[in-house]
Amino acid sequence: MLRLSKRVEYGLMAVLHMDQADEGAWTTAAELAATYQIPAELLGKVLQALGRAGILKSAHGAKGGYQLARPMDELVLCDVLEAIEGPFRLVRCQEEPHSCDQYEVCSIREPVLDIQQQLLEYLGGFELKAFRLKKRKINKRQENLCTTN
Amino acid sequence: MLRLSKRVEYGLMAVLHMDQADEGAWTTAAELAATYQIPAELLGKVLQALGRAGILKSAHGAKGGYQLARPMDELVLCDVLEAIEGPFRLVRCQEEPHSCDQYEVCSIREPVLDIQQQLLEYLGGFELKAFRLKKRKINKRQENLCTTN
DNA sequence: ATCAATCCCGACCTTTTTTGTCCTAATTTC
DNA sequence: GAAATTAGGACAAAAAAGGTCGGGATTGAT
Repeated sequence: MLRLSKRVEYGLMAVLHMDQADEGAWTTAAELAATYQIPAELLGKVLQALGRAGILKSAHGAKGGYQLARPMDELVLCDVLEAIEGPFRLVRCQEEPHSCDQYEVCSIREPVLDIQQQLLEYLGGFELKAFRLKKRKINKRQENLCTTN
Repeated sequence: MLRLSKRVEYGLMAVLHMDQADEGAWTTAAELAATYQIPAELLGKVLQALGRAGILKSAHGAKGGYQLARPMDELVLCDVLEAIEGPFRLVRCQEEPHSCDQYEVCSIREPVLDIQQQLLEYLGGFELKAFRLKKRKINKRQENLCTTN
């Protein structure tokens, strides 16, 4: 269905939240869960995945929590996506050929892989800093209106 | 998981097959199912969906079957995708706001919708005729090699 | 040293989605 | 009328996603 998973949504909210937190502050999973009404254990796993991927730093113990390992400006949608769901694949046959009953007779594998490749590059263009800017978006709309007129 | 569904894969194979069939010939679901080892009833539904979307024409009865309603050159990936799965949506909250527990506190809705919009336009650029051309793809690879060197 | 807050992570359950099957029409050709 | 075919509803099975639970490890505070 080509839909963003809840886990990716949670991850995006978390990253955005930490971007807007005070410099050097630690955000806890519980705090995020409460703020965004996300099941805490599930959010925990998402944050762990982001940690393993090097997007977040984590600190154990009381006064611990998470913070961005790098500024959000250096992140793109795809980073969060792949951190949480693993490598982006439009089809499964790439890694598990025998999981597909049509593998031997498939007529679309190559072109689809081609598309996957292009899409992956395109996804690399969505910068997370765009999630920050509400004002610029309004400007953008006005620009669009102008070009449409 | 952002993966193409089996049904879309089947739809693509079917369209490609009919593109390569003789002009005006009718292809039956059973024939396609046998050729590509696809469960016949399921393929049937996919073809029906493509029919409803105006991508295929169908003919009942013996000697019936399916054929392209328009040349494949005029089709893009997105046409098949949306014919089979309905409108492309990265998130569900657009059509069913109350299906999302985070709706009221969501911090990413607008930017995600923005991305969805861009992605949709980008998907409109994948022409199905690219599925036909194996030779051009080889040339393309060589070009890439040249520019990389 | 203990305790509470916190991250880590595996096991598991539940719900939703996807995939596949079955069966019964309706339509067309012969 | 019989055979081949599309149309489509109902449902079962499998897979994926979403969510819960519980135990362990680490850290800071008392």
